[in-house]
Amino acid sequence: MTSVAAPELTPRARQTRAAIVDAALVLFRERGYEAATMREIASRAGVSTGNAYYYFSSKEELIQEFYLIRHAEHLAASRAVLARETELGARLRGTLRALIDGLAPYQAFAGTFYKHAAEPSSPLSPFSKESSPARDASIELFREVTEGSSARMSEEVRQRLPELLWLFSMGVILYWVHDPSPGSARTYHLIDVTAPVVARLVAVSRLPMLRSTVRDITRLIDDLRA
Amino acid sequence: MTSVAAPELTPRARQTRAAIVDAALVLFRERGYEAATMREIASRAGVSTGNAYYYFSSKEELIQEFYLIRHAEHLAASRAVLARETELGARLRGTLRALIDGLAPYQAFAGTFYKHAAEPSSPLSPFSKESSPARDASIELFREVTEGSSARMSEEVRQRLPELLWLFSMGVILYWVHDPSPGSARTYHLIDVTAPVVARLVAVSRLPMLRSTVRDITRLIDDLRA
DNA sequence: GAGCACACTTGAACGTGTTCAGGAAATTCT
DNA sequence: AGAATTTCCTGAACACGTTCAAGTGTGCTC
Repeated sequence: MTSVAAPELTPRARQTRAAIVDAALVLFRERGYEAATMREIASRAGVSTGNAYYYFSSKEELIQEFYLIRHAEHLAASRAVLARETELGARLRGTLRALIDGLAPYQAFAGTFYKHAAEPSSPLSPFSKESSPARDASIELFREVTEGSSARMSEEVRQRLPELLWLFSMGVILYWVHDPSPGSARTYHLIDVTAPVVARLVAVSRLPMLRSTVRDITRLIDDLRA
Repeated sequence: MTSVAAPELTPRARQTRAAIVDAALVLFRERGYEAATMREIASRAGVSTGNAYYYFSSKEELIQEFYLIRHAEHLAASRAVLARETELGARLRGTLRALIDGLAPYQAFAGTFYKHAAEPSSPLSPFSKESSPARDASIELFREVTEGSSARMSEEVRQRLPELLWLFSMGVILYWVHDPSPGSARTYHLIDVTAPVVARLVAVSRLPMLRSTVRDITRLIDDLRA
């Protein structure tokens, strides 16, 4: 578990930064977000409390780091499925299952993480136009899910699908956060049921009969995002 | 602006409680949630800091009170539309517009409020089965939206519709929270566009052709809620 | 290599939400 | 009415996230 992005920093500083991130993630996992204090994170990283704030302007910013690392691991975990499957439904299903697989150790307190996504100020907000590295990277993965598939779709659908799939994945996470079933069985079931439906919808969107409907919907989406 | 529910308390205590709630809501509106400190809330209410915690076990619990009062005012504001309109789409549209109307003074920091709804521990959580007075009361309003309408629907739809409409209203609020357009124009547009669509879907759900589809969907919903 | 600029680091201090041992006031009991 | 009990109230104290004035080190310039 190491830091992902670390621009223009002296080697020593980079190492310090990484130590803080590592300590934070370990403590997050061990104790949860709230119970992991900045004092202990800094202490475990072998630096002063104030120093942690030199690298991260707030405790919440450490969550961004969590997202980035989670994404890197999610990406790696998705490789196998994306290399194997060509059918859109299977690719989506595999990617989402990998997402939940990786989040498992954090379920107890993932709510504390992902509730921030609902805030307008958060760069993870589904509606804000401002981008965050974590969000963009995640959408990029769903672009690969889309592009690498054998599914045929119109250009207007192809353009919007990755972001829609990402939005859908956020919904899955929201559901998972609240899922008390053992092993998150219900969430996996939700994925298994809905992934093929999404693929079917995409396939159906090519029907000439639905041309105007699809246009209406895409217009609505663009409208709401504008 | 007065407190709503206040069970088995001595008159004096009830008054104290109400004073705290009033002070809290005023400060929330004036400064936002974070900037309104418990010390100042208590001070304005004319009680000690600690005393506020006798009535509310946390600052977050004051938000519940906010929900209740907002609901009472929303209910009152919806009366007119619900008395006038019989068509489901119009009833839903009017109710949702009233909801956003009433929230207007709080938009600046409503995100801080409603992000809690995404947490599993929150009683407002859309997925948890545990009920909160605020949530139940709100669903009850959407039951009135449903029952008082001229729309015909199957029993299985009628039973589930109020909660679905409530869930939809939460989605509208989520959108509104992120809506930067002047006067929340975009949110109102969303309401105007989607309300008739919902009504149409309900109407269409009676078609024999869609019987099995509707059953599939209701089964999925029940499944996910179980 | 002396001085300098700047990146990095420190820990005490601030204001916050929350707790708690204890005190005051009301209510009930005898 | 007086005692006992419960309800209500207090303010100091705690741990937390965060800030900041002041330090330390590192590399660069001349």
